[in-house]
Amino acid sequence: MPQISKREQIVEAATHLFHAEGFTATGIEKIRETAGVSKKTLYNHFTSKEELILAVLRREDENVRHWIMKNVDKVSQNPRERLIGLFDVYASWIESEGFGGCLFIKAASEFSDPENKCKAVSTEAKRLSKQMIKKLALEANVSDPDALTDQLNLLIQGATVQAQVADDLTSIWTAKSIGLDLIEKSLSASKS
Amino acid sequence: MPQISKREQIVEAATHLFHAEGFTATGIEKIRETAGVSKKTLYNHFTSKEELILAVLRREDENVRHWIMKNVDKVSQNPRERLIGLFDVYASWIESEGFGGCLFIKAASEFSDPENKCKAVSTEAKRLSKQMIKKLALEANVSDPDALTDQLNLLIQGATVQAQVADDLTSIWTAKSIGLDLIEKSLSASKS
DNA sequence: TCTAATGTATACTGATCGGTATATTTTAAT
DNA sequence: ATTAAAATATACCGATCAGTATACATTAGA
Repeated sequence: MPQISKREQIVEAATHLFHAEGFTATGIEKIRETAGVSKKTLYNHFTSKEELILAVLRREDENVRHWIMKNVDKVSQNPRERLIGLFDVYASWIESEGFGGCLFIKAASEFSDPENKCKAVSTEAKRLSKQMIKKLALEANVSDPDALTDQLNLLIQGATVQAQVADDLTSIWTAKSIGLDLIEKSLSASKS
Repeated sequence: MPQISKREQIVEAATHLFHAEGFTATGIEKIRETAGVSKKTLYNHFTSKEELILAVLRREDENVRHWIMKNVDKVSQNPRERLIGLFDVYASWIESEGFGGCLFIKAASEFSDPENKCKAVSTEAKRLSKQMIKKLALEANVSDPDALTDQLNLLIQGATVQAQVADDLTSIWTAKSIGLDLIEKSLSASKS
């Protein structure tokens, strides 16, 4: 048994290529070559290119959320500080060397048909990452968790797309600044 | 002289197809067919597919900014109301029937190489639309136009990507609500 | 009316696309 | 050691890719 399974090699290679060159523009042959795997092996693990894309997106979803929460855990055990710390975690993602943007924004951009499965998985990934924010908001016992979640999520998505499209890596700090105010307001209102 | 130039027909057809199916996935032949034009005519006007994409993005940039400002003009002549009205104009865009998302986010997603011209044009388009916000902020005589511009732009970009990826058309109202507070704060601070 | 530009239709290029087929070799559990 | 699964390399499929070439038709200004 190899330390890294063939399947994992393929998904890993595909993830990098999709990030760098796009989903449609990246050919199966290039993925195969990068993964160091034969074409038959690739098609043993994935019945089609779409299935591979879906596997990449699902793994990315889990990886990203796991990475975010792992780093939130590092920040603090205090619920209020964890909620605020979310912005710092996203900042360290955006400012990280290999930052290539959000793969779900990219997928939803390339596959905008609402019936498309890749689009659907990307939309679902965004729903789950928002759910993650809500969990932190609830634990912080804020006055209106749903409204605050909408707000913080909006700020984070805005900062992400700014980094990705406008080459602006500072928006996340603008987002944090606004977020701080909103969190403070929501917390002070819950003390009554 | 035809009412609509051949060139315009091509750009128009390409815009719709790029929106619906992506840049790479849309073939020249399909654009040619949709535009109702011969292949030679297409290559008389554009030396390559990339040139056509650039023409589409540049026209989209001008069209979108023109459309936004035209509608801001309709809202009011009062600088404060115009700044606030910006959110309503974006809301009517996002909520419009044929809303297909932001073409620059899509282009930057598909062409993420920083050296890519399509990516560069998309980044520039985002810079110009932000500049549009700054102009409105300056005319409203806010206390810190640069900071407020960063904030309002972040909110609008966040709402756009939420609509596009998360199928959430309500984020723009969350954005407006936050924006209202920020505008009020910035205006009251400038009265001193 | 002549001319030159611009259009059309169609066929073609070599390359690449996603996916399949075949035949051979490696791997790992019985 | 045997066997079956899973890997490899390679050739192939029809379709489509971006872009070019050729030959003919339309158009509009001098």
